[in-house]
Amino acid sequence: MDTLRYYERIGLIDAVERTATGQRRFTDDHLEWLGTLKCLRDTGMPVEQMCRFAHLVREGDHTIDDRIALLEAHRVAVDERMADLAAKRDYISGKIAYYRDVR
Amino acid sequence: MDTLRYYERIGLIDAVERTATGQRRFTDDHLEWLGTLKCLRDTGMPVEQMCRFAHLVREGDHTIDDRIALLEAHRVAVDERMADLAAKRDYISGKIAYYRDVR
DNA sequence: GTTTGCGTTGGAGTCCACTCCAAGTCCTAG
DNA sequence: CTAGGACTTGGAGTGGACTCCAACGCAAAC
Repeated sequence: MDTLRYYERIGLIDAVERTATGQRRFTDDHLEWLGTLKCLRDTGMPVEQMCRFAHLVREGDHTIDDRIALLEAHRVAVDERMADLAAKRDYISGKIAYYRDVR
Repeated sequence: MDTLRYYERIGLIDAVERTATGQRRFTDDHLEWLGTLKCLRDTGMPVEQMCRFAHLVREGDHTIDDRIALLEAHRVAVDERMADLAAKRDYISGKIAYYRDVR
C-alpha cells in the first residue's frame, strides 16, 4: 500500500478513483497497469525509466513507437542480465564442485 | 577502489599488504577472491551474507560443508531469479508484440 | 624535475526505493 | 453497537551499498 501511494505520488499511477470518504478504489485497468509496473520493476527497470514509460502511455497512441523502443531496450537489458546470471551461476556451481572435491 | 576500501573496512577482504609507503598491493589470491566476491555480489547476494561466507573461509577447512550449504542456497536463489526473469521477459515480449499489432 | 594523476585517510554524503509514523477516519465481523 | 483492523494524510526515516570529500603523499611519463 505504501508503495502504491509512493507510485501515485511520483506519477507512476494516475490519481486513483476514490470513494465518497476518500478511500482508493482500484479498477481492473489499474490492476493490469500495476501488473505491468511490477513486471518492469522486478526485471530491474529503474523507477525513473518506468516514469518515462508511464508518461508515454499517458501521452496517447502516437507514442507507441517510443514505447516499443523502450520495452525492446529493456528486454535486451533483461537478456543480458540473464546471460550474466547464467555464467555466474556456472561459476558458483564450479565452486561448489571444488568444495565437494576437497571435502 | 572506493568499493574495495569499503569491502576491506567491513571485513570482506583481509587487510591487504602494503608497500613501504602504504599503498595496497593486491596479490593474485586477492584478485581471485575479489572475482568470487564480484560473482556473488553480481548475482544478488547481500553484502551481509558475503561477510558470513568470508568469515567461513577465514575459519578454515572445517567450514567447507557450511560453505557448500551457503553456495547451494545461493545457487537456488539465482535459479529462481533466472526463472522469474525469463517469465517476465516473456510478458514484456508479449507487450511488445501487442504494441506492434496495434501500431 | 615537474606535471599529471593515482593512491592514502576517516568520515560524511548520496542514491534509490521504499517504508514508517502519528493521528485520525472508516469499514466490517460478530 | 462495538471492537479491531484497514484506510487516510504529509512528511520524515530507513536500509543497503556504495561514493565522495579534502588534503595530502607518492609514482610514472615526458
